[in-house]
Amino acid sequence: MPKPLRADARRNRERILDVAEAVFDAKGTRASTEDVASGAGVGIGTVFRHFPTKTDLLKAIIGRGVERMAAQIQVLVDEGDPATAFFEFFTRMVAEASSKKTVVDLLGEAAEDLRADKPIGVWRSAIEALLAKAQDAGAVRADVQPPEVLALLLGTCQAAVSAGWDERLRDRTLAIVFDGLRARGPQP
Amino acid sequence: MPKPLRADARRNRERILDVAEAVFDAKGTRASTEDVASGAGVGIGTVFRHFPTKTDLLKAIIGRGVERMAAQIQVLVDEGDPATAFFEFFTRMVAEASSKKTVVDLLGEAAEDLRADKPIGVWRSAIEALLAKAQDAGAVRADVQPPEVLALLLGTCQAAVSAGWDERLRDRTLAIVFDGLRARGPQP
Amino acid sequence: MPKPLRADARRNRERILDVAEAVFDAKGTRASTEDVASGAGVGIGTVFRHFPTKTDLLKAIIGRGVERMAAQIQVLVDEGDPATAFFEFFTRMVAEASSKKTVVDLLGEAAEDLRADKPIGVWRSAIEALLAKAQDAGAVRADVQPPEVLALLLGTCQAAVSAGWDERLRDRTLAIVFDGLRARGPQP
Amino acid sequence: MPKPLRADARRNRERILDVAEAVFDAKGTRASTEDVASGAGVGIGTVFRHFPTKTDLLKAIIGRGVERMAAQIQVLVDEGDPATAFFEFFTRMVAEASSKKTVVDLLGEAAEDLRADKPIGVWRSAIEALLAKAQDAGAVRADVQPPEVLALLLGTCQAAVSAGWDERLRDRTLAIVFDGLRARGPQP
DNA sequence: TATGAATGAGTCTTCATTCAT
DNA sequence: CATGAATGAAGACTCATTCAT
Repeated sequence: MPKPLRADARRNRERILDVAEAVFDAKGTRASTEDVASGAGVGIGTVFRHFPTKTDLLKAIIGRGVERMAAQIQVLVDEGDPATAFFEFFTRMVAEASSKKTVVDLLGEAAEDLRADKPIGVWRSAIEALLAKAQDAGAVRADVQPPEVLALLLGTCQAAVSAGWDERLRDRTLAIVFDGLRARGPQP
Repeated sequence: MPKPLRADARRNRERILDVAEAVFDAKGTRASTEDVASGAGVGIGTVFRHFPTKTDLLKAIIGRGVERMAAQIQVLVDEGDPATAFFEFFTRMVAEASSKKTVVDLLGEAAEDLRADKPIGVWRSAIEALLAKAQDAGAVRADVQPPEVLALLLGTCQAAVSAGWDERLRDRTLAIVFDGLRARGPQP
Repeated sequence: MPKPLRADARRNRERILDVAEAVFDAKGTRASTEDVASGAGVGIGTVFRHFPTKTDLLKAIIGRGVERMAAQIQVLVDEGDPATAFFEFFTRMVAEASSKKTVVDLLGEAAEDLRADKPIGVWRSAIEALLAKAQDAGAVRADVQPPEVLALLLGTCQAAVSAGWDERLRDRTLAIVFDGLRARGPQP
Repeated sequence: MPKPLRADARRNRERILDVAEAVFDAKGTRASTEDVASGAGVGIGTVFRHFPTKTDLLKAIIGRGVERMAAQIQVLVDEGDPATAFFEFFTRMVAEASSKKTVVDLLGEAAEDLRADKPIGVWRSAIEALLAKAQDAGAVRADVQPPEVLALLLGTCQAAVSAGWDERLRDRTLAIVFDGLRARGPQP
């Protein structure tokens, strides 16, 4: 088990992570590690002590985001109204993404190793659960499968990031996707 | 008006553009200009003579793609079946994008100046025309507006690039989006 | 006079020295001080408390080796067979060196200050004694002087380290050197 | 075949090589590439254009030395007096090495890849030829084999470098080694 | 005293861009 | 016009050393 960090070190680690997330979301992952360091008010050596590689730093950021989101998802899975939880999750996800270039950047990267643990992969089972519930409740048509849901989620998140959507546009776009997903009578 | 280039110069320009497109699509925009030059069999100086900046080169690539696509769109606008042309265009677009990292990369970039002339902007009017026709034909519901169509287009293109879709997944995903867009009887 | 260390401190000092010697012999003096610290199971601060400078650490290692060897030499001087003690010493020295990159590294260093107290200097008198005895016994010819003996010793040690000699090669090489040193009838 | 460099580039390449050799011989291979660049009056980028890696630069230096020496060896092999050519070569080698830390450094390095093409390996056949001739001429005893000759050569070179021999000491040391190598009547 | 987190100068390396040939 | 050598500003990463805990 990783030995617990000293209090000051953990504080620094968090600060670095916070700043790094902000910096990368704002400038993209090409932002320099020095930017992160100075933004966090620490020497560059400190950043590299905590994250021996820029990739490690990125992974840590992703990891945090994943966990943050995973917690929310779990609540929705456990307590949400089956008919709406899925859509709420989807919406929240896209809203979250709107301000994060990191997401798009990471997906465009050559950094295959980063993609190894695709965040979405981690959520897969939770998302599948949400989807199943929604389908059972008749809120999503039955023939929709997880892969296309993930694809749509990814696509809308990325679009949200790169287009800098305003809220109204986001809602109208999601409305269309949601209509497509919703169960329906026979197509005319 | 730009002075007409000597024949060999124009040939060079085209070759550079071809190679650059291939290189950037394959390796992302971080690929070096030298890679492009050597791939094109010219000196790096030649690349910079034609495109004084890497950004200029990127812009030119985008521009070519835009024009290429615009021509196809126009054909669809002029001759296509109103009810299907719009969907065909959308599908073709996403299929095209699948192999191009350039697209995602450019959208993840800090290069705001590159975004200035968003390719999609150029197509806007053509797309609007396709959309309007489809709506007139009752193939797309009337309350859908161009911005969300562009958003969906962008999103699915990006997702296609970064997820490396296979054809089946692409079709299933688009099917959902198209269903969302399609005109329909009153929602229950 | 240096104040006597606390028992635990002295233990630490020894452990650090042991580990440092092993580490530097294995990886060369470029190995990091942190490597030494973690290998010794102490914090890096502890290493620097005992040896304020990496150079100090290196000096201490050399010093220990010198003393270790000096003791052996003294035994040979006092009790060895005059005719063979010298050769035995020489052989043992080279055998010892075989596994130690530290030796070669230190000699290649820019660290002039390290060279100040050349270990060999410390042994000089003992070596001179061994040599003199061997010469008196007629086992080494009379016109050989200490400096060239030291030079040969250094050279064979270094070669042994960098070439990774096997035992047979070492013996054959030393045989030649020893023949060169041995007393002989008039040269033809 | 590597396309011939432009005149100015070749000049630069040579200058860089000269300076690098001087710098590394003086300060050891730990000297920075920037030192080399500024010493050569070029930008650091120029050094890396010619030698994409510090290791490449080192290899090139070694290579030059090897060739330089190889030429001399060949002359000795072809035209030298069999009885003395071998000893002359040995002496010259050691004299050459005296001022070069690079040699010792490279041998003490962790840079296994550098060792791959050990210069001495390249000379092996020439040295074997010299040795064989000397043995045929009765100047070196018959049971001496190439490996120990190379070992002695390496050792004396390294010792010469790190000890900063004066000429007298070098000669006395070599005299002993040569005596050891020389053919002789039966040992008393 | 021991610890290990923080520091930051220094190293190698890449690449867009300029300019002499 | 074409060429490719030169440039130097970054950027990622290392490590001896200091200092707060």
